[in-house]
Amino acid sequence: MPFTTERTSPADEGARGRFERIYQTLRMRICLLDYAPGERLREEDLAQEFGVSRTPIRRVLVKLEAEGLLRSVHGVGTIVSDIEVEELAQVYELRVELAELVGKLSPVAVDGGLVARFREIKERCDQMVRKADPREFARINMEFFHLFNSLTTNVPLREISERLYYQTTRIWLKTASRLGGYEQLLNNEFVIFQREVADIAEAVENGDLAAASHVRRAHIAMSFSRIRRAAESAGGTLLRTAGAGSEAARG
Amino acid sequence: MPFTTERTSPADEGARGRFERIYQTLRMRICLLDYAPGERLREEDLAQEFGVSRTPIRRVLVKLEAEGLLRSVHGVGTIVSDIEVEELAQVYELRVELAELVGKLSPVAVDGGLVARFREIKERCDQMVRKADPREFARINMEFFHLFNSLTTNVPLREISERLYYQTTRIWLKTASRLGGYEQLLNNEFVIFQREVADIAEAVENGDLAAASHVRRAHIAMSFSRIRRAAESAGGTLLRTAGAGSEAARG
DNA sequence: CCGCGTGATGTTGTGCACAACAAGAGGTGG
DNA sequence: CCACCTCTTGTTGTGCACAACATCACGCGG
Repeated sequence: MPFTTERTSPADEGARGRFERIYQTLRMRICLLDYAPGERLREEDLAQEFGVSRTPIRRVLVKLEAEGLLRSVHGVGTIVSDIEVEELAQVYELRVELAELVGKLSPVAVDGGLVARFREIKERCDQMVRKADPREFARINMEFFHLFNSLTTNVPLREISERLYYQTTRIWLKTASRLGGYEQLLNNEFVIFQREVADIAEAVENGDLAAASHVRRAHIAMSFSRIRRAAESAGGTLLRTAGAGSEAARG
Repeated sequence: MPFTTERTSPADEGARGRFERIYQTLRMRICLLDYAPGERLREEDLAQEFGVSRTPIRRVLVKLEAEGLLRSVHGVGTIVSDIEVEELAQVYELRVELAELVGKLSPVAVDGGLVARFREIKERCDQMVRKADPREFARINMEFFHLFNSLTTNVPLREISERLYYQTTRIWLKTASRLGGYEQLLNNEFVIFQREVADIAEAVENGDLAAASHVRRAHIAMSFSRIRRAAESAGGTLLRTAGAGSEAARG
């Protein structure tokens, strides 16, 4: 995790550090479906959990809202954003292009450390496939994304790719998990991701970042194709409704 | 009437409308150099001007900070972001690619209304050249950007292009205005922009959005080339220091 | 004359109480 | 029995006082 590099001890963190910590934590929770799309967050609860008042919490929520992950409505609550399949298609359409740009715009010089990091994540990916834990899968997927993103030195491109990643990955995870009852689709995603990591790692070892970005581009496009197909086969309501299933199961 | 779809009438605007109004106002001021890069803003002054307390102002500032236009430092102030020429190069590098994507990703269907809007802005552009008012130039440039951006229906692409535009256009304007003492560079930008609008308007009339985006791409790239050249000829300090220009021109 | 600690001053960050607002429960008249 | 109105409840938005922090001027000692 490139984010949790807490050089400052938990005790003497200033206002800036506290803000960053809460922000990263909430974003991770949204991305890992700890907060499901459509779920309502209460500022008071968050304030109590992090040991602060509502004021700094609101700061974080405003930023997350600016990134499209939340939506605050006066008198109602703060709601985790859901996303329609048409809108998701647009985001993926753009992500595909940005992935290719990572290999074209200001690519980094490949050194031993970079290759080692790709090999290391490939190893962990191979081990992870046996466990088949969705949460761990999501975490490695995120880590791999950041590693791939570091192949360009173009800061705006990195920031925008990251923002779009966080907008979409939770929807992808939700779709895969929802159909995980068969455990076939999710396992399928595991294997495909394993291949993607292996291919890109090899391309990076060869110093061919353009090839790496093309592989990445293709996988992102195919990933959304699978999502769309799964959504359509589920009757199209998959990506819209959030938690009506468990409510109906109450008895 | 549970609906709150009020047209944001000036009198009874709700909390949401007030937030949006202040946000747009401040962003426009930053973009039009009413607040110069490096300038320090005081929350108390803004609160007094808009007739509210510091709290809603801070909401707006947090959002503007998330977009990279501001930077708040505890105990110091909120400072309008400046940008180094290397960083500016990265943003332009990305803007160039995104401009081309506007013509490729989900292009809109060209109808009479769209053509009319391009013609109308071309007319106003031709009239504006005679006056040579930098502020009016910046405003039409912004308007034309939004019009060009509306050529795609891809919402994330529009949002990101807009964000990058607001990050860079003020620096471009600053560079052109700073060298406006000769009044040649600024006038040059006027004429070039006029040609760009004419070319793109014609491409749109022909329904060839790909051509329009290629023209746009070329002009964005050339625009940055001119900025870089101007910055280098000014000794490289142009884009970094705020008020040293007049001192350097002395003697 | 210079380096340095120390307090004054101004700014953003935080906590808390209250206002504005939306949604649902419950009563009431038809 | 139903439609509608009102009140209650819970949430986000706002205002204000104070704390945390950075900067700079001033004075002191060397």
